[in-house]
Amino acid sequence: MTTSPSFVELTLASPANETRGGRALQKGLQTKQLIVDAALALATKVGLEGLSIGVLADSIKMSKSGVFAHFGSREELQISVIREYFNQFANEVFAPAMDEPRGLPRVRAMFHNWMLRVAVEIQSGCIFISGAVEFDDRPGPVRDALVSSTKTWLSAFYRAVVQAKEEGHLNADADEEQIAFEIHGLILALHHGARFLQNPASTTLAKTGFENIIKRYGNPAVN
Amino acid sequence: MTTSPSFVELTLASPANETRGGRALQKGLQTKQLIVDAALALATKVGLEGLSIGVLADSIKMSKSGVFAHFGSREELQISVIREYFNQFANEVFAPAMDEPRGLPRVRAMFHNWMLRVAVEIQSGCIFISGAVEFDDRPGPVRDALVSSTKTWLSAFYRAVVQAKEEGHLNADADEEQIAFEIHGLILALHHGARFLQNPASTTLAKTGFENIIKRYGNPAVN
DNA sequence: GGCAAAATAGCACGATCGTTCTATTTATTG
DNA sequence: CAATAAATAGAACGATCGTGCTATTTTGCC
Repeated sequence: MTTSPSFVELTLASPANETRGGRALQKGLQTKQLIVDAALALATKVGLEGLSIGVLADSIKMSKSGVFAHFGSREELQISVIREYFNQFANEVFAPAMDEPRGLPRVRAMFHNWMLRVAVEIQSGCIFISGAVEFDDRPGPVRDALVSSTKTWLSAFYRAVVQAKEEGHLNADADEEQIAFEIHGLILALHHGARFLQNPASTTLAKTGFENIIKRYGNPAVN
Repeated sequence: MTTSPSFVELTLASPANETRGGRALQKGLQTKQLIVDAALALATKVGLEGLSIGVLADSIKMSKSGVFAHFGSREELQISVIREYFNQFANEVFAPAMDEPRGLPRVRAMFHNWMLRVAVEIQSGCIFISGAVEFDDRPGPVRDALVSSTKTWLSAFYRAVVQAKEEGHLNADADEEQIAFEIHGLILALHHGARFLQNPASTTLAKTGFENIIKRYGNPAVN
């Protein structure tokens, strides 16, 4: 597991957006945000590869070239979508979990929020998961952005597991990398089961899988 | 877990190909097989959605319309590719495992072959996995073919787990559906880790994950 | 070897794609 | 309010897509 900068640090690591120096939002930046939001919504349905500038422009009643001008290339649009999703992920999965105490409670919260984000809030896939499959054989900046985002989050989760062991919530023989890998597998199986196979039992299966892992490695006195 | 016909029964359930009544192969059927092979190779790289008739035709030095005539539509080509992959999967993952004795040995063989198919034989993704992501939001006959193939295999694997419990290789409290779900998660995490993150430890992590599950549910006397 | 049928090629179609260029509208500033 | 810059629209480009139609070639059979 490679080390990487803090998850929160990266959260706003995109080129200065939103406000600049407290000055009011410029029109262009507002509509750019609006475009990215619509693009993300579209990408969760048709994938990053299926994302088309024409369809996107229609969906927000803009001209194709008007949309295009904000990014300069389709790749840059795709990367902007990845950044946006990353930020949402950080805000909705990572950040709330940081309010929980270090150790097992925080790991639990992360897993719980992760599940919600990936499958329960039905009708919107995870572009980290779909993107991983679309770009596992296509080198380039889009793949790089996806890999970097994914690794950042997986590292954050991994660190939470390490802390759980440090806090004595997991036994000394617990292999943190192994635990993170198995839990990631549960998330992927949930995504597959809920979205593709449409098996309503998937959520329960994933939760039970998580508890099984905790039971196996957990300190009974704490768990 | 829904019941479904035997995995082997379905293996050759496509419209009569190969030979007909022992007569020699017709030219058309040979080249059709050649096309499907090339299409599968292409689809494992660019996905079922990325599969283009023009590129496919070039890759085998045929005309676009010559290729097209064998299928009548792109969807039919995609479905043929799924059928071909299903057959290969049956021959290389399922069939060899059936030579192992019922119970845990067969489950082990299935998992082992599954791992090989999905990630170890590098440079060729699993179109069941990539297709699941591409088509989880696109209803239609291609999605149906993918779901049906996937469910058939997952059911076959599930049955092998049930048999392992029947044979006393797994404890009475073992939940077969839960076990199948968790092992499927390991395969998905392996695919993700090996192909997307390019983490060389993925194979070991998946194997260890499998052993962890067997240890938890396994009858120590047999395992 | 000639004949019917199957297989393949060639060409054109409408549609959509990302992108470029230029004109026009809107926003921001002095 | 005028001047300047930013934002957006419009039209057109070459490329590629799936598909249909019509010739031409190849195959299988008597």
